[in-house]
Amino acid sequence: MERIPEQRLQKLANIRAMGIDPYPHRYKRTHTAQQAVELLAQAEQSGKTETEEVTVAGRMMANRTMGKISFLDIQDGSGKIQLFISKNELDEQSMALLKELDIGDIIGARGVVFRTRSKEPTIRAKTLTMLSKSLQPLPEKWHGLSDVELRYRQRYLDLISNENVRKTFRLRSQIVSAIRRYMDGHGFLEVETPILHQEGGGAAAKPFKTHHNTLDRDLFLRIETELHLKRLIIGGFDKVYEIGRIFRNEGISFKHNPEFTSMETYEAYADYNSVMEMVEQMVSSVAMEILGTTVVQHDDTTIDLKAPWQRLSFRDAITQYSGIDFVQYPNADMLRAKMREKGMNVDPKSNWARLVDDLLSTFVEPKLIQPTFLIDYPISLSPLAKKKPGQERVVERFEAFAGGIEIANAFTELNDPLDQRERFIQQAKDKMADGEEGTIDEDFLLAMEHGMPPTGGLGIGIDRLIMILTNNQSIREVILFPTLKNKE
RNA sequence: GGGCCGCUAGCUCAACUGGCAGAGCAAAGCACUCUUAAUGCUUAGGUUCCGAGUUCGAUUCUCGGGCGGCUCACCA
Repeated sequence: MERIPEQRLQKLANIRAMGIDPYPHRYKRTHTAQQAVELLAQAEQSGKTETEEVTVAGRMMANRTMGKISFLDIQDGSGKIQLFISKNELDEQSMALLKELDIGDIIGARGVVFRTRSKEPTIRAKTLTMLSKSLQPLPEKWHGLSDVELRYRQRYLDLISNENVRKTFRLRSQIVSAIRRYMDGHGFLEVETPILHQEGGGAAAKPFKTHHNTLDRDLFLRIETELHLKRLIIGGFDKVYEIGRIFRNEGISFKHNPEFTSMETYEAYADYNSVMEMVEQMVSSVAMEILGTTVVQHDDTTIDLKAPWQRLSFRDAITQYSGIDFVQYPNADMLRAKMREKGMNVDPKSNWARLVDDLLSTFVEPKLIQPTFLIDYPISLSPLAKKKPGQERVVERFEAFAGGIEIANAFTELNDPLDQRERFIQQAKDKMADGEEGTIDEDFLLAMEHGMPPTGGLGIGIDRLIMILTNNQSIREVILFPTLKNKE
């Protein structure tokens, strides 16, 4: 209670003393702020200067009082509208209430919509209604809230005071809806698979561990949706997708949050070429639908998401940007020596695959600003992808990059159960060499042994895609409540 | 975990080389009938993150701790 300013409590008591409930149960508004503005525009078209009476509601954001009149700004989900209050026109109770109002209070107002001398659409209020008394002051009105920690911890304040933040999250929602529409419109079935997994899962990331009390069994939060979606492909759903939360027990950075949203799609009888076309089509059509353009701002440059995107082989990209053709250095020691020669600080424990990945993330990824598909990856980086015909060490896989970050990963799915078993065994060895648990998902192998059609699969980092589409440089700017460090 | 930076009024920020801790917004009061970052006058608001040290004197310097941001490492 001590943190609540005395003056606000006093006003609350004053309002109650007037016989007014400061927290009424409901309020019938007839118009949002935006609708009220539109209503005025319609009235003006038919030669009127004001509308019939409307009722609006929102948070009071400003109070400009000059003698016998006041202008209040209220903000609702649609935007802002100004209230005009003349002491001659306001009823007695509203008049008394006005004295007890603070910026931040939620209020309702009834009156006609007209235009002030400065042409501002305005409600000429006859009555004011207290809808919720605010007991805490809002952030500074001009600079808003800029302390990054407070913005994330008290996101509601960020949303109240920063219009561009509201815009980002509104766009995020619209983009995800548009993606769903796109997938649904292309014959994909949206499904939900378990978040609680019995195994660590089919990706290399470390999982969060939890425990089921009744079963007395450890469970893991999923690090991918892949293995369950493939079971559905085996089960005969030819085109499936899932948009959902993934959890990875790893570091936090501008492009990593421990929980993030992925979309994975699987299409039977497709390969990575057709998946590539789907990705570029989907992203450019979603951008066009929601943003009205395929050209988005990125730092001080622009990115054009229009299909088709550039395709570049993984090997050529690394050779071109790093000057090292990893095929010439087929084992970890040779490659490490070459990388040291280039002045790179290389972890002596890294295996060959990790070294190659290091080359990718150091030299190539930051350069891929325009949307680009890197295609045909080394097999040792890709335990679930199918080999390219006639090649032992290359798989049919691509990753999509834009704005210097990876946004998608896809391959022609491995569907040979014996090959898959070999890859799992190798992967488990690698994990154990890193001191992690290496388990083999026998249940999944059993499913694949029943026959899985040739399939093209895809994973998209939805948060990262939103970053690109909304010109945000940090994943925390596109996640409403990002993971933060502990607070005492 | 390493490096860099930061922590001052509810919010946004000042305070020179160590010398009485300040402004704007928000709040309270007064004035004002067309403002929109309203305006003018007045008032209140502080454990300068915490603890030690140096000093006549510490927001400032030193050490330790806390919290946070960025970044590197980690991370398909």
